Amino acid sequence: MSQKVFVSAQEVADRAGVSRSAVSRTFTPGASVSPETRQKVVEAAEALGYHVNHLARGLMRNESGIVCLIVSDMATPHRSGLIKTLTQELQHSGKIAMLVNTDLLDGSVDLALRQAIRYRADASIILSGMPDKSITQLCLKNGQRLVLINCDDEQNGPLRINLDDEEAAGRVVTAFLRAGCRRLAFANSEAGTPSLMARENGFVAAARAHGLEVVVARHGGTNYESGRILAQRLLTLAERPDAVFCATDLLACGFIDAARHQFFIRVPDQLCVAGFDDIEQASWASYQLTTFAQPLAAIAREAVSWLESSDAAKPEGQARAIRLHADLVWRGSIRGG
Amino acid sequence: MSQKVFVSAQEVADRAGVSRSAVSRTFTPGASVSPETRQKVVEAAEALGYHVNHLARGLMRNESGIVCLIVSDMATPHRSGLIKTLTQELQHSGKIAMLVNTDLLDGSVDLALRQAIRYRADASIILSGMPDKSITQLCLKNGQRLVLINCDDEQNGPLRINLDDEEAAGRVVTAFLRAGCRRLAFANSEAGTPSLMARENGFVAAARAHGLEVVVARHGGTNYESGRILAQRLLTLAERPDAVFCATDLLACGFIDAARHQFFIRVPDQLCVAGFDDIEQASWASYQLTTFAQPLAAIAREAVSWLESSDAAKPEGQARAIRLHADLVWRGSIRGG
DNA sequence: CGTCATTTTGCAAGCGCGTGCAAATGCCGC
DNA sequence: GCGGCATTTGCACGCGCTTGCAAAATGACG
Repeated sequence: MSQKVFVSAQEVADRAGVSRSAVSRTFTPGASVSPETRQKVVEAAEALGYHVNHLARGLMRNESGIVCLIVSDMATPHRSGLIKTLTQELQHSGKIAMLVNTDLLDGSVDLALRQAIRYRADASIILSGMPDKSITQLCLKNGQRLVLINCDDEQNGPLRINLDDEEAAGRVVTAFLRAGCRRLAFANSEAGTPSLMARENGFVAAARAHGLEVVVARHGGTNYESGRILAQRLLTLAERPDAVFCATDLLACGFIDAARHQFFIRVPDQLCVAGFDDIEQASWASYQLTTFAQPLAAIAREAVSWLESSDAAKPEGQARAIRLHADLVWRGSIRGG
Repeated sequence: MSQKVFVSAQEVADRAGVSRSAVSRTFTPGASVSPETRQKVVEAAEALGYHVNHLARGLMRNESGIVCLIVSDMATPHRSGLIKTLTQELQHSGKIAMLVNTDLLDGSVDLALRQAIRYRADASIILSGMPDKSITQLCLKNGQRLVLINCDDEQNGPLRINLDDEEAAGRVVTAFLRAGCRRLAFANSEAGTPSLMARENGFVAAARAHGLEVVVARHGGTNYESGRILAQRLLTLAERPDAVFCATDLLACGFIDAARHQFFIRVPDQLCVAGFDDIEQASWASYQLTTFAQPLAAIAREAVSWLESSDAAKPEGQARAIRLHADLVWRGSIRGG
């Protein structure tokens, strides 16, 4: 490493003929600096190519401006969309996103949170997986904010953002019944995360309220391939379902493709399908999937604004749980509508 | 902010009955510490919940361990796949990824690079957009490594990773000819990035070498919707193409969907299609797209290993340009094969 | 037991920055 | 011109860490 790469505030001060504090104050919003001093400093900084060292600033302020995004399956359409929206929102409020991938091994969420602590991230946002309770406690004890998106847990402290999954599931039942469907099925992954289970349970309960039993099938991860396999399982049943609610759009795409290309079943004529997430592919001509839109923008806004607010005061115990509404996007995979 | 949240090395030292240096050395690989001292320190650190402050460490070492990923359209299948692979590879070598989104406004790549400098990132990896030359110079002057992926530029200093786009385009021509196609078309976005243009130019040149002219159409961004529009333009031509090479899988998906659902053209019977990237959707039953696989793993490995190597010695002028091979993945969108 | 080479340890300086405090400056009315 | 006040400036300390250097501890050997 070369040693004299970065320009320090001292050098700027020397060039501008002021003290180093003046330089520091110039780049600190709300600090007391006369206009002429500021001008001199800004000019010198520009000339020298000076950039405030956020590492050092973070050290002093005890506030790094870093927010850690902890996520698995980040190449998935829904996840990447959420990441995108979050980073935008974070940048918008002057923070920066650190990305930690937890696909590698299990228990790596914990490892990731440790990493976040090392870099003194102001907060961690967990998009997936359920962190161990002990670890979240460690985070909170270290002054980190914690946001859990779609991975509800009863623990206290972090902000939890979830959707009204059960209610959405109820609307699907209504839509299916209106389309004249009677043999309902639910296609789920084996992941068993709270939001997926909420959709399943909500669907089963709502159907039962109308006197219908639901065939539930679960398989593998939340991806396209699982959707295909679930279709093979459900569409070969003696009593073939005429409507299926897939826990996820990705599952739905796989399901539809298998139904169409393997069993030559027409959607929605012979089979109604609903999904969840409203990923981009749901709108593609080959799928035209009726699904629920994840309110990405709202999620990001809630998360970031909570971080901003709790920056000022830190009401330790005042944990919040936010429940957002998922809009139903009508396309062509359910008759009627 | 509460003031006493983090455990410092001093506290660990006190508890372990050693000096602060001993603590520091314990967590510095390769430092001289006796086994028993190390043990005492580790125990005390564990008990107190101590984590090395990477901000402070970065300040001293002049090396933060942060690598900045600068990317637009990050929710796109190909981009998100690359991000995923890169973060994994970075974590694997003890570094951490910082994510900067450049979708917001133009010239925001420059803004992003400034952000990277502020956090004293050891390096920046640019996945999209062409940074201004002055800004890349600023980065290099500030001791940052720079990696440009698929956005070749003649500038010196950074590592440039690209694919053999022209050669790949040549193979498409061969495949199309073997399938008996004669009226070739190329569907491109208006983005005009070097890699897209290389595919276009390579395709046109290779066709010409076989005595064929190519109809080239360009529209909008590199996405599904543009693919549909390009299909509407190319498939209504008097001399309708019987083979089209789409610069990107996303374009190809849109193209195929329009061809199939709007013009009732069968792929590959009446129209051969090739794409580029091998995004997950290319393998879906509705597309079965023959395409070129981006060697994501190789790209990530090259980038990260270069960062590691140039960590040690910094041969300023020794810029490297790497050209990787894109494997052709045969599926069903070209006859024969 | 003394001498010297080797390892381990502590001291202290310094990385680049923010900020409390006191000194300096400017301004106003008398 | 001068006291009183508000604003600006500089000094110096500390944030948590690494590391060169010298002192202390350890071990080997005659």
